[in-house]
Amino acid sequence: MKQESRKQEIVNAAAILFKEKGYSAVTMRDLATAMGIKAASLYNHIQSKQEILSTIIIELAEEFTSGMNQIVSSDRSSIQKLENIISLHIDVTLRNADGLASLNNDWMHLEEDNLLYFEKMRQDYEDNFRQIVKKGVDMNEIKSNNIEIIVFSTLSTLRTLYLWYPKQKNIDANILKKDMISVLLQGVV
Amino acid sequence: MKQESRKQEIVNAAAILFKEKGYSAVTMRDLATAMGIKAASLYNHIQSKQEILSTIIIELAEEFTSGMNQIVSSDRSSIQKLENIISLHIDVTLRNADGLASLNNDWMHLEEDNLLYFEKMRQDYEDNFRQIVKKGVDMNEIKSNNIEIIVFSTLSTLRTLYLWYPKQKNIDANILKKDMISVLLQGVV
DNA sequence: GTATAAAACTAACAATCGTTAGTTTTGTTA
DNA sequence: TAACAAAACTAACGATTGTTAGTTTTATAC
Repeated sequence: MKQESRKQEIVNAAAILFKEKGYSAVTMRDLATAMGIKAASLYNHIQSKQEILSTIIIELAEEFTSGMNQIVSSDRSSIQKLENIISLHIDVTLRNADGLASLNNDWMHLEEDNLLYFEKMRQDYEDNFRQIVKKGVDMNEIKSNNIEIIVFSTLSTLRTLYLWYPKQKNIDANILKKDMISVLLQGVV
Repeated sequence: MKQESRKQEIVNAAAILFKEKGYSAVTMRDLATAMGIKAASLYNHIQSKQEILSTIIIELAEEFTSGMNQIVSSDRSSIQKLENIISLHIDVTLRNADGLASLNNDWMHLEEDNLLYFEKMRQDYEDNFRQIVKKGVDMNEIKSNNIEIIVFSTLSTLRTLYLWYPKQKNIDANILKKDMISVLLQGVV
């Protein structure tokens, strides 16, 4: 449908602006200017500013949830599962780095049902991640330093990829995955 | 001075609100309500909303800059310098986790001189960090995976500490430092 | 070329924003 | 208790916010 594509253009433009200044600081007039139209014209394609935000965030969150569910239900080793998670984050980041800024920084501006839905997905994601690490420790695949710190540090890095990746030039996804796995799992010393 | 202390109360309350919703989404009336007074009364103690933000951010940025300068000019090994940087981040985070949310997420709402000043401090900080890693690779103290990825992943984790630390209960700073050094430098496998 | 739908426009709304001016209350010191 | 300063208040301002209503332009199909 044509309206779908025009809506997507608006959502994409919004994601870029949200990344630069955050959801609350971007006005509908800012967004309209970026699209080359007037603010009121946006409402031929979207229902509200809030709808733009939830479109950006929920879609990405479901992508992560779906990817994580596949990894969890696979019969790979814990280390391989962690590698798959790293790969998942890189894939999503390459595809939609702008949107990830909103997911990371503006999720709290979601309203009601979408906020609850997002928070549940994020909680489940972290729980799955933690369980994989825990299993890895039990199986002696992972050094049992501090599980919480491993989960936190790995997830912090993966969640910040959206900021770092666009600054790298011509970086190959597969090389990036290898290097990231090496640094995050084998360490630097 | 008494006014100084009342101003600091306002700044501290603002930091908590900024952490929850971001600078742009927090109104002066929100802040006044949190302080138990009316919005106009805030202006007996502060000059503007912007002044609150710059007070929070610039002070923290200068703390990091000062700490980094000391580490750079010390004659320790690269690994020891990295350990000192980890320690610096943990110290600052324990002292002012709320303010770090603004530093990480709302620095772009600084105006003019303060924005330029902040951006320079951040750039210098990253450059110093990168130089330390580079030296470590040259001296064979650090595996030469990908220097940029090492800088990025380590800094990502340290910058996200402000979100993670408050959720941990009764965590000892020194144990945290040891564990963090272990995970970030020795890896998890 | 006329009809229809998509997508832009102008104009304006009620609400809320940061902030100011002027006034009153509170607390301290002589 | 008189004097003074600190810190609160009420009331309001001009600007900006997201959004709506109604209208006009643009593109597509017959």
